This record gives sequence, structure tokens and C-alpha cells, in this order.
Amino acid sequence: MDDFRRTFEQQLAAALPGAEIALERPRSGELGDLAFPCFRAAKQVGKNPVQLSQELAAAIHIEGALLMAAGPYLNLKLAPEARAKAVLGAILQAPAERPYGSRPANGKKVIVEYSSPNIAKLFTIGHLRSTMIGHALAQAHQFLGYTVVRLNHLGDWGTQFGTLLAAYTRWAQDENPDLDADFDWAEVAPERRRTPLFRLFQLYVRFHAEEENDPAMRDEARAWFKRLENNDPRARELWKRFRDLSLAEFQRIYDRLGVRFDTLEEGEAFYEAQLGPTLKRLEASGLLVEGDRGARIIHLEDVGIATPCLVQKGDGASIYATRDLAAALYRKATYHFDRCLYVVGTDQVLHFQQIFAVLDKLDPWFKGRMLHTPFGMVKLPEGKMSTRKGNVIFLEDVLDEARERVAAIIQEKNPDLQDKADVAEMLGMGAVVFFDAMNDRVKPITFTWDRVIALDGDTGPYVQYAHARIMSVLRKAGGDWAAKAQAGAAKGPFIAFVPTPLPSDLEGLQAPEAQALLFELAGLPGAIAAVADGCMATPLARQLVAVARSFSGFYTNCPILAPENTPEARDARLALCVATARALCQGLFLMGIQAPDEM
RNA sequence: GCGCCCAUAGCUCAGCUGGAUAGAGCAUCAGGCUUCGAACCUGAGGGUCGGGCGUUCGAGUCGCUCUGGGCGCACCA
Repeated sequence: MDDFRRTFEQQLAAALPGAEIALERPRSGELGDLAFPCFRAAKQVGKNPVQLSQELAAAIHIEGALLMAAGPYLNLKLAPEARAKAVLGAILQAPAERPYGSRPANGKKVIVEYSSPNIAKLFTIGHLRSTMIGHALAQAHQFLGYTVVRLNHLGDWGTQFGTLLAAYTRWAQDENPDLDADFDWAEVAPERRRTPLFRLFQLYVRFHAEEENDPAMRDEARAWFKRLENNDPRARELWKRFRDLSLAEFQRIYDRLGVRFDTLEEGEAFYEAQLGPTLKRLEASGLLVEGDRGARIIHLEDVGIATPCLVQKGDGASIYATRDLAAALYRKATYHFDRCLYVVGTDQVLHFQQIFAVLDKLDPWFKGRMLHTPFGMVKLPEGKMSTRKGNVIFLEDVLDEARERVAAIIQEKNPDLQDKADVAEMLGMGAVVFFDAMNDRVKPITFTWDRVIALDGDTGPYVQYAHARIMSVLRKAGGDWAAKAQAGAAKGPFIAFVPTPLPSDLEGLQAPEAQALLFELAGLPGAIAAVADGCMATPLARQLVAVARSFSGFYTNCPILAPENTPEARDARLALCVATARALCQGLFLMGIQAPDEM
């Protein structure tokens, strides 16, 4: 396809000297494979776009392709066999280390900061957004040739930690120091959740509840954080314990989600030693000003931000802005990145505007490199979720529920399936994660069980089902067909498939449904590129659905193993199945979803 | 009060830098398994793209304005 694109562009450039040649993808494969909208060029040469496209259609000839004027568009449509050859070739003959849609290394480095949960808080459905969007962005960038650094800005520092220390001191350290017994004041939790970490969480929630009526407690929490920053041994000891407890839990969840980071060490606390130097540097630059109550701030009115950035609290303790600034400076020195993405919710847009503005003032190097990728918050029908208030949906409950619902369907439709539990997990995860990607927008999401765990229609399991059906056909085909679609080991985001020769005769793919499927497969590389460009997984998710849907059309209309098929037609169709399976498997994997062979 | 974001079918959402007849899923209705997996497929109904004004050859997309919602507005993150 790239060859045709290049030739088409060259011919257009020759016919229209000086014109800007920007090709598009037509709405459907019926229209063609590549489209040249003539509007701008027509203006430049002083012609009517409809007329220009007709003239170009008559003037340009490309072997194996048809050039057709469709109103103001000039469409290049490949002959059915040329399309099949181009698309299947690109997928089946891609080198194992450079799968279809990937690009060679481009020498650029991008940091993706994502997930970033707070210590002693359990993962909620809200955390899934940052985690999986960030994961998909990291995967897509690496797939497209970037060097990717995956960072987790763990919330292991700050006044919230003071809250935890204060609460522990008040209600646990004497009667329940190891947090191994239930609190008599807390409501009884389900068995699975009765862990020390959960009790820590209960302490946190209780503190915030009581703090409402007793503002002095807020000072108590701040004082504890101050002690922590001043190296108080008791505070440090508890800090380490709570952090270790949380990390073990987080790791379990990341393993379940298939998400990994280059390091979990560079959380907020990591920058503690750099806070002083950061403040000094801000001071030396002359940006730092005294604010109310002895706080130190940086004014940003001159760049259109009314709220100043507070970098040191009145009591001298640091605040998250200080740590984000220190982190950015550290990352510049350590990673020399080209782009740094912050996958953090929309409620922090102002915060990042401030941080980026301060960095621009401090060092012009940062200009244009820092990017906040905000996402809408997950809300409940009755309102905002709040960890502090305890009205939250825990991620594991959602994943477990999804798994159970899938397991019930498996029991009904395919009771003899091997590895039922594993498959149920893959499909449940697929449903939840895919739902999130389909909705990637800045808009908030209202959580309901049936929405998030939907299993019909445009869902992960729908795409996974297409993959499973293909594998089933390939197994029935015998020979080494199934092996050809078998995923090899993944290296980073790349799934290795052994390059496979094309069938010499592709006439069996003339049917419109086969052509439509080829057209959608051809759309995948663009969709993956759009993930990185737009910093969202949505285009890929939607293109995978398009592929799965057109596969279903192909499957129902073009018998693959029917005895009346010629061996050539059968092989051509099987090759298309293999290509589709590879593409689906790789595409889902970029999103953090696995494609089972059976379900 | 100020700032940012959002508004598309009954519901949930797509719609790439303005460009081909505004598309999916769910729900509803009507069909399709003696044939490769029906977790599927085919078809139907359903739209003043929140209202108004403007820019443009052309606006769901850009600008202004109104209405309705979300978020934020220094010592939480």
C-alpha cells in the first residue's frame, strides 16, 4: 500500500507542481484505497475541483490501480488482487521484529507518566483510566519507533501521608499495630478485602470523616508530614512500612493488567532530596515571591494564568507542585526526552498549566515538550467518587465481576472449553479495558455495571470473538495454518509472527466482503499512528472493531473450507484469516488486551 | 464571580488538520443455524449535530453570543 501511495503522490506532484499533496483514506473501500481531495489544488490552479479531479483521472495511470473521479475527489482504487497482495503482503511478510503497522526506530524519546496511585489507597475503577490509557500510549509510541520510558509518579509523599500517620497513631498503633485485625469501629468488609492495606485505607477514610468536624486534625496531619520531611525516625519507619505494603498490592494489580513500568522507584518521595535545590534554582531565577502566610509562590499572570503556583507551604513543607517541578528537571537531566506525557485527570489541568508555565520561564528547553493528556473522571450515578468518603468502586471488584459474568456465558455456550478461568479473565479484562478506550474523551464517565461490563456489540469480547473464530477455522483447516497465526513471544509491544509467503493465486478474495476486510486491515497502521498523535487509544479500538465486523461479514458470506472451493480459493481465504488474526492479536495487545484462541 | 472543558438518534458514544449521502453499538421491530463457532449476521424505523448570529465556494468541525452540564480557582494530590 505504501508503494501505491508513493507512486500516487509522485504522479500528483508531477501533474500539479507546487501543490500540497495530502492523501486521505476514503470512507469505504468501495470508493477506493486512497483519496485526493482536489479542493485546495483546484483553487491554486484556478479550476473547479470536480473538473480537476476528472482531468487528473484521465491523466494519471498507475499499474494495478483504477483512478476514478468521484465529484471533487480523485480516488485510487486497487484492483481486487492488487489490494489483496498489498495488504496481505504487508501483514504476512512483515519481519518478526517489525510487525505490520510498526515503524523503525526514530531516535526520539518519550516519557509516559501514568497510573500514579496514592499509597494506602486501593485501586478504584478511576485508576484504570490513567493506567490503561497510559499503557496504550506507551505501547503505541514504542511500536512507532520511539524509545519509551514508563514512569509511575507514585503518590508516596505529601500531606496525605501525614494524614495516614496521624490516623495510624490515633487509632491503630496501640491496639492494632500490625493492622492484622479488623477494627471494631469499622464496618465488616468482604473476606477478600480484609488485608492490612485495606485497614490502612479505613484509617484514612475515618480521619477525613472526623476532620470535617474538627479542623484541628488537619494541622495534626500537616505536622506529621512536616515530621516526615524532617526525617523523624518514627515517621520514616511508618512511611516505609506503609509504602511497602502498598507497592506489593499495586504490583499484584499491574501483573493482572499486564502493565509494567521501567521503575517504581521514581515516585514523589524520590524527589525529596531535590526539592531544596529546585527551590534554590527558582529563587536564583528571581521567580519566587512571598505569598500569604509565609508561603512562597510564582506569579503567572503574565502568561494568562490568574492563580499563582505555590511551591512552598507556609510551614516550609513542600507541595505537589514542588515535586512535579523537581521531577521535570530530573527527567530532563536523566532522560533528555523529546516529549513527556502526563496521563492525569482533567481535574488537574490548571496544575499542569502552572507547572509547564513555570518550567518555560525557568528553562526554554521545556517549551513544547510537556504535554498533559487529561481524561474525564469516572463518576457514580449518584455523584462524584471519593476515596476519602469511601463511596468508590474498586477496580478488582469490577474485574472480578466481569470475569464472573463471562464465566457464566462460557458455561452456557462452551462448557467443554479448556482453561475456562484464564479465558474468562482475558475476556472480562478485555470488556472493561476496551470499554474505557472506546470512551476515551475528556468527558466524564458515569459508571454503571452494565455499561462497563457490556459483552455485546462494540466491545472487547466482540473483537476477541472474531479472533477465536478465525483460530477455530484455521485449526479445522489442518496443516500448519493455525501455527501461522500463533503469536510468538512479545518483545515490548511487538508480537513476533513468523513471516509467511503469500499464496500465488488470490482470486478467492474478489468478493466484496473480502475486499472490505482488506480495506479495514489497511486502516490499522493509520489508527495506531493516531493513538500516538492524539494521545488516545480510541482510534485503534474503533479500527479493531471495524476489522472484526468486516471479518464477520466475510466469514458469513465467503465459505472458507467449503468442499466446493478450489484449493487456490481456500488458501487465499485462509491466508486472509491468518492476516486478520495477526492484526487483531497485535492491535489488542497494544491496548493491553489478550486474544484467546478459543472462548 | 473568573477560567477551562463538554453538548451529535430514545440511551451510550464515533466523526482525522473545515470537504463525498452525519456513522456505530445498545434498545425496539422484522428476518437468518441439516453447512467453517448465532458471544454472530441481514434489514427497518429513529437526526432542526443544544438555540441564535457570523466567517467560508463549503461548518457537526472555526469565531461571537445565549442556554444547560462537568471541572478548577494557592498551603490535598
